[in-house]
Amino acid sequence: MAQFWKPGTEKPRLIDDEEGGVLFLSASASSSSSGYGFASFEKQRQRLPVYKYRTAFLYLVETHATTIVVGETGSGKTTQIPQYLKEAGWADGGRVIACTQPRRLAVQAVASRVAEEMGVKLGEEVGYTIRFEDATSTGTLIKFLTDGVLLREMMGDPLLTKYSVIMVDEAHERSISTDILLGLLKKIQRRRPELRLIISSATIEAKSMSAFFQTRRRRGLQGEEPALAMEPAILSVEGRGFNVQIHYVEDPVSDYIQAAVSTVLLIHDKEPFGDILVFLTGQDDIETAVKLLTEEARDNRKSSSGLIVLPLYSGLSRAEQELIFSPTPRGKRKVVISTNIAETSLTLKGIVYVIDSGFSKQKFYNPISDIENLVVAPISKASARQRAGRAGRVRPGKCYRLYTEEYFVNEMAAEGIPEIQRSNLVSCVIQLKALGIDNILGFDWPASPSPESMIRALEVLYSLGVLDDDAKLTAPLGFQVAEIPLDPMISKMILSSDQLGCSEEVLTIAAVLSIQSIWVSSRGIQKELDEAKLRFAAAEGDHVTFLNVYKGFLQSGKSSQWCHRNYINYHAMKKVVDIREQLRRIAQRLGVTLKSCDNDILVVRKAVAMGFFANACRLEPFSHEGMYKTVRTSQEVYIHPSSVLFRVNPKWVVYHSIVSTDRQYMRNVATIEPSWLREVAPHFYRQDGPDAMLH
DNA sequence: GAGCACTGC
Repeated sequence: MAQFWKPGTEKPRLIDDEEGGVLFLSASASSSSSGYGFASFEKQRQRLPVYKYRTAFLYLVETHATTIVVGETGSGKTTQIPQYLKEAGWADGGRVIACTQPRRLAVQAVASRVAEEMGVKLGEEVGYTIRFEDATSTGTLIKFLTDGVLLREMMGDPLLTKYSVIMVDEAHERSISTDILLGLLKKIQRRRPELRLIISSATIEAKSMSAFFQTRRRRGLQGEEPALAMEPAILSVEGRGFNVQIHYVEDPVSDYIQAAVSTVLLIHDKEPFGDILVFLTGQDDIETAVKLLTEEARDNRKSSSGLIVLPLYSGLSRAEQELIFSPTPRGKRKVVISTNIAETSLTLKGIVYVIDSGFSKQKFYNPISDIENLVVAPISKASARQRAGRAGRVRPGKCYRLYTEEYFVNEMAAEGIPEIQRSNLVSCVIQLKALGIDNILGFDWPASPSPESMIRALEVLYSLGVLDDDAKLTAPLGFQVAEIPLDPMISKMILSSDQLGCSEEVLTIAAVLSIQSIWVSSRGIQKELDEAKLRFAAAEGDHVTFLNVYKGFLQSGKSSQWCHRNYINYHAMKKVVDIREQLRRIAQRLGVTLKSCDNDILVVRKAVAMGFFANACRLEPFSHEGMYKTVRTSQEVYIHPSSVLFRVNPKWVVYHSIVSTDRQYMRNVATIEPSWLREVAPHFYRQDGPDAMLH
């Protein structure tokens, strides 16, 4: 068994860092161990950088309410820390150690790795929970879960009493769920002094995180836990990456796609073998770069022979993604041209060179227009470092930044803007309300969203009938909407379908709206796809069209050939069936009667309107271009060309979402009657208000 | 007649 500090024995020595509070373990305190049982795993575990901080870490956790661990990729913190905690007894007496991740895939991967290292069956001592999948048992000691799942668990157990330690991993990514979780955990700590928090982050943002967690309970509880430090401890663990040499351009580049292509060819010409990873912003940029490189390979065989050029973005089919992960043949060089997906979600093997455009697509929310925009924006220093680090996984690498050093040093922001400050907050606010946080504006956030965004969210939830005049959840509707793990507008639509007698149809629509697209996505088959769509198209809009597709899919016996013939994505349809089944169970639990309206499409349209009336739009009179204006904020919007209502341009519609490019396009559009708006949302669409245009 | 960074419950 490895040596570690036990409460009541002499403390390990700790050195205070001049930077202010960063603690390092002195070399003498590190130890080796004989190990037993799974010897090869034990040896591997001891070689991880985090291992020599084991004793210090356990000491800090024992003596501090919150411990912040700063560690780069490859430090081993995610897989080792939960095991150290278990070995030190934090899972004794029926308590559980929790470790959260922002992504489902990471949860599963880390859980199975830890189970393997411990020599136990996944789902028993080591388990995991993600949405729609619970692989835990009563004997689970270490539990991995997404931060969203932990938030859901708080609805049933607000103090998370079964956990002794909660580790929030990848906190630097600052997803909405992580930020809400951090705010709530800080509150829980006040009520549960024995709870330990571990905040794990890849960047030195630890300082502000530390400031966030140290204002706790100045007086009062000292008597109970005299030894517990109020100020968070910070532990830095080095990564195991190799050195990455950074190159900057001397002068700013005007065209980063062209610059990236030239750099690829330069590396291929001058540098030894090793794969190249290029970070661009989106599908368009990536396809352009792939085309340029492929043309170069054709025209100038000498400079680009041996290059395998591959695009990488989330919309790729399975087969295309498998190409990315196949090993590079001897004598060849792989060039992967990617979005941000390769920055956090996917790790590629064999990358030695990284080309960083300095840009990514980022979401921004405008509470005035109530529209989320996806725009190309400069990345942060933290992102730039993360991207560069991708070059040092197998051997020392190089990173070529397509911006100047002066720009990096003086102009690039240290950190990105937290997602919560760039998003529509409807889902976030209802979740806090369901957890009993009544004063949303006064909530202690790690980063506060703008009051305008919060007010906009409260307004929409009020109009949906989810919140009452005191901004409290209504019963039963508000609590029911909060219970369904979907966007509140979709949840409201499902619950409204009960009284309208069309829940079977609306559950199908909800499931389809929850996935990206049911159509096959590939350029160059547009005409065929459009023709196929016409076979299912309904005059009432996309939602009813989805019903026709779903009905056809079931009638075909869920046939993949049928999907293929009709340009429908078979995997997407399987997912629709799966999600629909999950939603059906939840709806039934909430007392929704399962009923089909058969062919009475009017009630289905009404249910859609009852969820999405806030997204109502009217066709501009005399507009020849199909210009609509949103009823609430008078924004100029258009029906997306992928909609079955494109060019049909009915006078009144509601949309599910908006995509912004050169114009704002409504995706998934349904026709409505204007009289329904005042009927379903009388407060929202008052006759005398700014919405008098309803006449 | 045009196009969707990435997650998650």
